[in-house]
Amino acid sequence: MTHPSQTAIQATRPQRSKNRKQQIIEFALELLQTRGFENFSYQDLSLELGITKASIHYHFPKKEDLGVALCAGIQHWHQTMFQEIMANDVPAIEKIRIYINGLLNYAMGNNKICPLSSLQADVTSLPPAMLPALRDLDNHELEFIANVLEQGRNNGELSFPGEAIHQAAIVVLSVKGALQYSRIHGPELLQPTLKQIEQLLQT
Amino acid sequence: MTHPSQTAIQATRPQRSKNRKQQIIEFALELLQTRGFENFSYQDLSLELGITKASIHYHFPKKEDLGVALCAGIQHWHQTMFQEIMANDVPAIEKIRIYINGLLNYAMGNNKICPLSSLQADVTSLPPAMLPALRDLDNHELEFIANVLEQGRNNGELSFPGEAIHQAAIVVLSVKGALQYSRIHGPELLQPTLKQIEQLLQT
DNA sequence: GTCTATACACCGATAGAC
DNA sequence: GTCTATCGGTGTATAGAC
Repeated sequence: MTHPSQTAIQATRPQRSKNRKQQIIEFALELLQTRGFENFSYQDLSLELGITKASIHYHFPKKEDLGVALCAGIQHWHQTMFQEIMANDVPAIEKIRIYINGLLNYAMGNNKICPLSSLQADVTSLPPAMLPALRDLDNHELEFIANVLEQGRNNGELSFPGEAIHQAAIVVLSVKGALQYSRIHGPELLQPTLKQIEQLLQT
Repeated sequence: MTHPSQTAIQATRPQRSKNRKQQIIEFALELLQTRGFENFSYQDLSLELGITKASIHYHFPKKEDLGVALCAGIQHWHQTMFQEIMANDVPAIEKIRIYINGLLNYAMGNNKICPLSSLQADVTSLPPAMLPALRDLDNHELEFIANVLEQGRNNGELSFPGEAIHQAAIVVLSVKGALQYSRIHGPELLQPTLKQIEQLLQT
């Protein structure tokens, strides 16, 4: 006699080990945003997740392997955010707001900044294997925002001087900079500065 | 019989040890800008300067002491730059250009960024004794630029919406962000983005 | 997949001679 | 002021048992 119910229970039981890799990535992403890639260790991860350093080395033999996986995790976040922006048929300024809020939500917990800002700051110490992924992430983000701005200006919804890619750089860099700034100086300047960025697109 | 000439020679001889402290600060500032405070060591300094780690500990017993001295060095740079700006009776947009060029010159050597951006990125790992100095430096810089912008708008030389302090945040954070970005992606986007920032002040 | 145990390099920091 | 020598702690990484 077989016991199909057991099989079902097995299948729906929380499979802790199967998602270990993802658990590691998620907590490492948080540490990347709060402390930077060179300032967290396998020990930090092992203490949080309740397994030993050696176990983490099983999933990511070298820290550079973890670093590349973190870049892939950031890419996944980007994809989700960009798809959400393109899915909604809203004015261009609203698309920019969704982008800004997506960034804010991703760094909402205390003392977090944009993961790409964090990687950029440490770039001279990073394992070289991470650099191509980092470059691609930066490029894609900037070009996506530039496209939104350019289409908005063509629609007559937005107004700004110069080329869209340079205006996109100002938007992206200002938002991330304001996030990093608010970690030290508190949130007072954050919201009004973000509003100011929006205003510059409508003058 | 005395030997006054010897005394004179002694006084004009290059006093290597007397300036050691300053030598350390200057090279440490470079390492701060290229690698970040937590990613350079007393060993890095000792190899460059040709003295041992212990000797550096004589000048700066703890690394936090060196960190505080680095903040003072940054303040000195700020003072010089801000005085140069105020000394010249030039249009407000020209004062902004002097600020931007001052920042660029200070980070001209390869792979350097603004030292304050570097400290901000590492803020959760820094010795707490450095934080007040870091906050003051950030505040003073932002308020100085806000003053330049506000006076320029009152003069009719500049035109921008909203409050000067929020526009100043966009200017300062964009410039530093563009500097950090160009370290990874090359200089192509740097100059046109800086021009774009200037254009936004004259619309 | 997770563990214990360990290797080796580097870190900040101190003691004491010169 | 600079040195040699050393300490305790932590970093990444690996070997091998279970």
